Amino acid sequence: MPNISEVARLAGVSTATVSKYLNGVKVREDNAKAIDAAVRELNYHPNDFARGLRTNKSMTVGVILPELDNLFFTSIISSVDEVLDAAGYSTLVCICHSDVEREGRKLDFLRRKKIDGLIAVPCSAASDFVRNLDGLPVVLIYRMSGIGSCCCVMSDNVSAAYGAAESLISAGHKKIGLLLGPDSNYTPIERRSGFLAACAANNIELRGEYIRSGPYYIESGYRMTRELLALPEPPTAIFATNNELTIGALNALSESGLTLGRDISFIGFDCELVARAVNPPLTVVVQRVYEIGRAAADTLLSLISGEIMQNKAIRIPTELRLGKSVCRAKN
Amino acid sequence: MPNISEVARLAGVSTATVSKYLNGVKVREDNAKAIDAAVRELNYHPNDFARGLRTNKSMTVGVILPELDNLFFTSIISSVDEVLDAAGYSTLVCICHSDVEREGRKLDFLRRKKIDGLIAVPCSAASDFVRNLDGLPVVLIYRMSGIGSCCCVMSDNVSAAYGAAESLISAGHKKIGLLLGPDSNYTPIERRSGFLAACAANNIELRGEYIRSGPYYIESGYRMTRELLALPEPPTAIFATNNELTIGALNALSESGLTLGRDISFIGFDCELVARAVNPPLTVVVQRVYEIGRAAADTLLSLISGEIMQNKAIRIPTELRLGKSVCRAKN
DNA sequence: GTGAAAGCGCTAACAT
DNA sequence: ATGTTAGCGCTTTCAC
Repeated sequence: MPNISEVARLAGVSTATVSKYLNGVKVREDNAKAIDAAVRELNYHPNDFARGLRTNKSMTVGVILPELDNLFFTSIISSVDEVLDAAGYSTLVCICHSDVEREGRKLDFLRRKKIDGLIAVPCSAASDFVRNLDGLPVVLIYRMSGIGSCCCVMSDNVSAAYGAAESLISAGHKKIGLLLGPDSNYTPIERRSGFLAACAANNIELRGEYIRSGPYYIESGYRMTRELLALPEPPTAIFATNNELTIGALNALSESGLTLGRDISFIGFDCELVARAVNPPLTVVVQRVYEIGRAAADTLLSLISGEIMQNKAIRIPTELRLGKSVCRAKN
Repeated sequence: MPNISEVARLAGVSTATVSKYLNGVKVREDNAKAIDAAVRELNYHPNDFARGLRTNKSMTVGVILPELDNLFFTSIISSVDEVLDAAGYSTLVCICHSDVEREGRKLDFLRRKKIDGLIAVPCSAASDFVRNLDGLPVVLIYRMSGIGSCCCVMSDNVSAAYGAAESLISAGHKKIGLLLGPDSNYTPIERRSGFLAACAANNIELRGEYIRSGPYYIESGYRMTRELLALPEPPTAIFATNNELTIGALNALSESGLTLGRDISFIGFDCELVARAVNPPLTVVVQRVYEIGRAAADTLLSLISGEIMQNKAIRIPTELRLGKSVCRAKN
């Protein structure tokens, strides 16, 4: 690999001139031409190690994600990369497999790589996560419990759940089952509260047994749905508030022999492909995943460029995509 | 950020000793202790720029993928990262949005980052891709058309399609529709040939109109399926050979009012979640995505460590996951 | 086992 | 506008 001196020699100028030219400083026309030619001839690429060692900048942004088996997370990468690439930054993606210890190691790794900023969906308590960051511009997505001074981007969970609940209520449903993620997470809390707010606004008092929480697994959605269906007075509609829970619920509903949109109403969450593939197509709450990623990237760029935007929480609205899985309540 | 000299000073040794100790060379017990203490006290992390500048190694492996909106690709990252992380390597993921020019830029980027190896699902013609690599250890996944001297890992597409076809044939189907990806790609060619081999082995002569190719889009699967169903003598079974085509086919089949596994038989590809979510559950060919990733990572590690394994093409078998979408042919 | 010192390739301060 | 040069933090001879 050629270095800057060889380019300089071939072009008949000093390394300083080459460096400046390559970094956008004006040089004499003939020198510019000579440098261009030399670069091409030698197939020269600046050494990022040397440059980074000198500048302590990397033009690189880190992304830490808990998993990759989920279109929610992967869409974030896609859109974040889109925005950052356009701004000249490259993206360094790390997956921590929902393991706090590995998350820490990945963060170390990224810091050693001198990332200029970080976008993360933390799997550790967000407050712990932020504590280890001293000064690094960061935007958090999705899980904001207990964060003081950090920019976050997330779906507007409250109104997402409110809207879904209201559409069921306006179809006459009063006995609605709610499938939530783990109680310990922030998102389920928000979705529950939006749901309950819609019920309260319509004077519907929900039995506690209709509201179920469990881990974000298909099996858990399956189990909770079976439990709901086995109640003496089962709900006439079910709202699953997450991707896996939706799939699990569908499994249980298929088994039950009930026909969606006729015998029972159902609203899912995310699962766009599944929603389109099943019969009848599902009504689902869809998160604007690409917008979330773009907003996170834009915010990070502002942060990197020195803007101060403390504690800014950006909410991205969701969309209620209508399928045919909701029908009027029978009674 | 503290540097190695500060650690050395605090520990009362030279920078050379610190460096050696941190890189696994034996030092005196008391020095080791002192260095450990100093590292902890200063919260020292080696500067990867300086280290890389010196060693010209990065302990980093690049991954280039065309997209991220597909569990096939994301599972690759997951499993590759798993293996490499265990070997002390970190993974640098790039997405090129199926854009050849961007693919080239990402490759440049990775080379400047001095990656020690590369795993890629190239979206350019693989032969062009490999040409720009001079010497960098590389493992290609998935698209191997026209590659001479490069390790590849991919599903055993021929027997995957053969098996699916045979299971339809043994259920009595003779009129089978086949949905393929674009003719220009390598994978559809393999899947077609496996399918046709099974037909030939069972003396089934298939009309050309039953075999359709189109881009990897849901809409294309939808359209091709509608075309099949509109034939004067429509097929009694359909085999979709890719994720998107499967979803599209399901859309069209739902619309048609035909019940899967009763009025028409269907086998899909990948789509594990969808397969479980629809009613009846789908019979699908499932790629062992994690094994593909692991095999690629293992192969790359061998390559990096200097083993020569020219032109090695690793085939990972697929699995036919039985659902209830296949029934005996009526006639 | 240890330390002194050179040098990886680049940028930026300074002099011209 | 251009060139000279110091030095970023590390590893690695080489001498002890």
